[in-house]
Amino acid sequence: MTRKRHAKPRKQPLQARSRETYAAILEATARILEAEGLEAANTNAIAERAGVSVGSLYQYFPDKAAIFAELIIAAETELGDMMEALVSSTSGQTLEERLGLLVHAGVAQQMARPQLARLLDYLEATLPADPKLQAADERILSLIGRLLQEHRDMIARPATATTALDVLSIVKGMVDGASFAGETRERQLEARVMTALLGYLRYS
Amino acid sequence: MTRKRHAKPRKQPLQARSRETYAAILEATARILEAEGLEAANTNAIAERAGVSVGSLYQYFPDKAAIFAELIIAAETELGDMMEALVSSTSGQTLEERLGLLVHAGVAQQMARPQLARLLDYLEATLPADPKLQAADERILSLIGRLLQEHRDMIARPATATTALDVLSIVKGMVDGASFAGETRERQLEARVMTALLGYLRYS
DNA sequence: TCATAATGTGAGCTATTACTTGTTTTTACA
DNA sequence: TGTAAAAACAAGTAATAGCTCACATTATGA
Repeated sequence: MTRKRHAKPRKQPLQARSRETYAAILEATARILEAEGLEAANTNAIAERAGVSVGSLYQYFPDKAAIFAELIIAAETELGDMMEALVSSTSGQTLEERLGLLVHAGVAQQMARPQLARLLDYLEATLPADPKLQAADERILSLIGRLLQEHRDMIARPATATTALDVLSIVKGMVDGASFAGETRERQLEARVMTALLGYLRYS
Repeated sequence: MTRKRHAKPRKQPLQARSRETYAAILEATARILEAEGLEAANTNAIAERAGVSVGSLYQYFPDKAAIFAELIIAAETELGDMMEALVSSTSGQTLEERLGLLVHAGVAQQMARPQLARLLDYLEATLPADPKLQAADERILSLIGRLLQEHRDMIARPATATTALDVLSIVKGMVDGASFAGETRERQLEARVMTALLGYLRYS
């Protein structure tokens, strides 16, 4: 709760041992967040769950917010990597096929740990601005933008950043809503998301 | 942070003076939430901003979560009232016209205080289950469901609870995304939301 | 083998939190 | 005007938070 702006860069994990500690802290945080919520995710609890001491935690993260930020960056990097691979390897296919693959990847990731996904989304909006975080975010938007651009003759919307953001927002919104309501049938949800996206993009 | 489950019903505000205190506490909480975020919204700060003492705060709310819950209920009741009036008074009009009115009301409410709207959405998902809160929620969904039902021959989707939830999720998602990105042109946003909704509902 | 660097520890400090309680002030109304 | 109920007050309490620091342990490599 203390509002310090120290942002000291901490140690980088060099040896295998410390890399494990680092990863354990991130995973412990994710587990607490998804199982017990934001309030339960305090640094003492995180350290305990990770099986390390608080001191170790603060050797790799300048403050609690940095742990959250790193979690978001990791999730977005993972999604971004998958999306980039998909977009790059399917340039001959139709918009519908390619969008289907992206939606499949996105829905799967968000539904794998829905509580966590919702919380990270919320945290992203409240965390102090972090250039790395913003970059990971923009990468995803620009991949969607690239797809729209490549199929711009098939859609009734301009292939702009706004349209890309709308696409992402629709996916996130629908998955959030569905998981909150207890929906678990991923394929059906994917199909509905596809309907919404294609309906938005194709018809004016 | 203390996890008590007392849920004592507190005093009801009877006199004009206490009704003002009650309202001041709610408004102070909303202002702090939207300007400084969830962490800053502690009971001492809320009381101070409201110009009352902490003791007074706890005369009307059993705990901090109850203040948040009341804020959500108030917002959803307001939206529900507007929606109900619109749905009831436009039974002769087209789906497009009626949906446009609902979207206008919903977008306006969420864009009036976007930070607050996002936070309340998040809080709703984490607060202890409250029947009143759930009722307010279901009322909005059932109004959307009623509209879908009345125009079921105009849409390609089943007029089910799932479809109603999808509609609500698309609106919330798009407005959240847009306001997070700094979008302020409400009419344009509304138009895009309408495109997405009609695209989703009309085309399979 | 030993010195140095890397990593890990956890008691404990300080600040802050949610909430209580004993008391005082204000209001309603007989 | 007097009095009982309603409302408001705010000092205080116990718990807990984030984070530091002096020290211990483990690894590296010459």
